Amino acid sequence: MTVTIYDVAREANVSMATVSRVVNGNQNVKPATRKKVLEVIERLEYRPNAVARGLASKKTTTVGVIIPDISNNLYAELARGIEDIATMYRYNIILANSDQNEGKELTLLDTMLGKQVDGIVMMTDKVTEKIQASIEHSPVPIVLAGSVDESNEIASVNIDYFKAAYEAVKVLIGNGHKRIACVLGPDTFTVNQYKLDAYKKVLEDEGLQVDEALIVSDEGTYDSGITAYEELSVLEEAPTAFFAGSDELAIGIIHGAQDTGKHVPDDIEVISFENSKLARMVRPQLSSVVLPLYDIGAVAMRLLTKLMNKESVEQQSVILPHRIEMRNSVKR
Amino acid sequence: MTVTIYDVAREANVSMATVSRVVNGNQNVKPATRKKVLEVIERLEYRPNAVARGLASKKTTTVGVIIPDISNNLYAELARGIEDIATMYRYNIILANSDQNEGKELTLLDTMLGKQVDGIVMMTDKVTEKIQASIEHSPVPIVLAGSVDESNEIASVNIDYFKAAYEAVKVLIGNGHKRIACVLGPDTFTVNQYKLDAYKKVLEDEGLQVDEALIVSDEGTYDSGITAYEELSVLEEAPTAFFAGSDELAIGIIHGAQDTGKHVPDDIEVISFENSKLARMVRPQLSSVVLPLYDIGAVAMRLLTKLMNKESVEQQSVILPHRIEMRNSVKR
DNA sequence: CTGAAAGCGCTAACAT
DNA sequence: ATGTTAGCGCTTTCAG
Repeated sequence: MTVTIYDVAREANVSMATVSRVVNGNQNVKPATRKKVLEVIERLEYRPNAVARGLASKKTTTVGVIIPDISNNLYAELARGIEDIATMYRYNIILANSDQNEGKELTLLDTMLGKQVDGIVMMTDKVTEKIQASIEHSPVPIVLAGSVDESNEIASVNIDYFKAAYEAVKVLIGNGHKRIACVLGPDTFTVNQYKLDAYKKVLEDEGLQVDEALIVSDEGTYDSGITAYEELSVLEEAPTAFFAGSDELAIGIIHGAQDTGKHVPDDIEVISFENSKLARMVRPQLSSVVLPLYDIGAVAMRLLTKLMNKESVEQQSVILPHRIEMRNSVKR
Repeated sequence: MTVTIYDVAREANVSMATVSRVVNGNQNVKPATRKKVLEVIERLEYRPNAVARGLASKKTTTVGVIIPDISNNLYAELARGIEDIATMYRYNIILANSDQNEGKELTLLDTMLGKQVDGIVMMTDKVTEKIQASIEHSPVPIVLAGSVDESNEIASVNIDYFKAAYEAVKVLIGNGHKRIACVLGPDTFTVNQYKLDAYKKVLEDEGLQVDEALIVSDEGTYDSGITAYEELSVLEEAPTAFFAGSDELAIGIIHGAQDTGKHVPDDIEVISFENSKLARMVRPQLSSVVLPLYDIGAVAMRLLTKLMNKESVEQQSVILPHRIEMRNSVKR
């Protein structure tokens, strides 16, 4: 029923090998025969079977992408970067959500390897030992995108989270704040650990007291931002500035403040970490560390293509530059 | 190097057929042999090659998903619904972005069919003739998610956009507004056409004048929402209420108003169409038609599984229920 | 309950 | 420049 390479060969009076050659752009084909074959292909609407091709060549031109949750804007942005570069290099993508669950991650790795992907880009908020072991065991290259591998054994693409957070908090300190809150997402995420470390470090470096009461680590959602503000604002010595781990958190904090009549940035200042599309969609607009998600995804995928081609790469773990976009949630 | 079914067979002293049977859960295997085989599989870390399996069985247990842009929250939500149900039925997903470009959509369909996907879920803002033809030509089932097929020939899952929009505008009319603006995304999107038609229809039905000057169709972004407000607000008879085609648009309109000192909903009222996570992340929070994106994706995928199993389906084009979530951008 | 054997549709030597 | 042939790793009759 479906037309195969044999059908084309027969109709064009050539061998299947020749058809294969023209399909694969092999130059060793006389222009005339090529033309003839191409015509038959068109006429028969022949479409090469990628599965058969994959079995024979041991390459599927598809890569796996494992991310926590595609409906989360942050990961979606990353996925888009991955996909664009994948497309550019003619790879397709098998996308799966892990919900940040180690068991699922492990299963997904296995499933994808079973599907013979040529490589994998993975995004995980915590590289556990098992994950690390699985990755190192993998028959195909795997690169981490926006995910910190503390062992530094796995190829990865990130920014310098510690430095970025350090700078962000320093902006607040520079504006004269002494009581700065640190509101982050789950402390199980390695990145949040880095942000927290940086927060503590600047405070120390600048001679400020670290007050654990000003540190909140929760879900990282909009609502938890509001809640964090509410809890922090009733402290005896309430914070006058907030370092938020994400834009949603920052917006929650701002709305929490505004809902009780406070003014941002006059009464309190907020600096965020992400700079998603949302950063401009609040009043005041967010000052935020720019997390180049798209680029991280794109560079990760690019790195993967090199690894899949067995090209030598100078740098297994690449660190992209970052900057802070100043808007109006912080005075200038 | 990689361990195959033969290796397992040899080590377990059975034929490959038997190994195949245990791997596929075929009951015709003596428990003892099954156990033996399983042990060898474990010991050798045998992982079935899905590509070979796909070639032999003509089933890949993977489905294609074509969406305009995964980094757009709306489509991402849909994709998540698709993926969850796909996972539930043990399918993997090949995800690709079309950027709403007909050429890419056509190419993607072809690529995915070449990869022998068992089915496809597609999201497109306009089902062109070529797309329709391609879909009807497809050797595997294809279902549209949140995409209107005006020919009604293709399986699809949607809500009743016309009715939903009609009701939304009616809320505004019910609040006494005579000058209601209609701000939509690209008029090339079929859905937007429906919203516009509904808008005009209610106005007529309620004896109100349709003023083309109050109708804006643009990119559908946050910025275009602001721009739309700015342009509309300087009209001689400026609108007192806005029907926005999306949450971003609605937020843009609200901020446009607030930036010039207007108060929502006292000075102007806004009703939106989407009810994304953003709807609660503005002040005032958005009243909005709830577009059940996740469900649309999930139901579309579920429908696809039935089609792939050649089960009979009562309804090729399913319409999900909708409702309006009332919050504070509209008075009550 | 188990094995033998014939493909699935294509790539990749190897010939010619 | 083109054809022949042997797999790729597995599913699936068909026997027994």
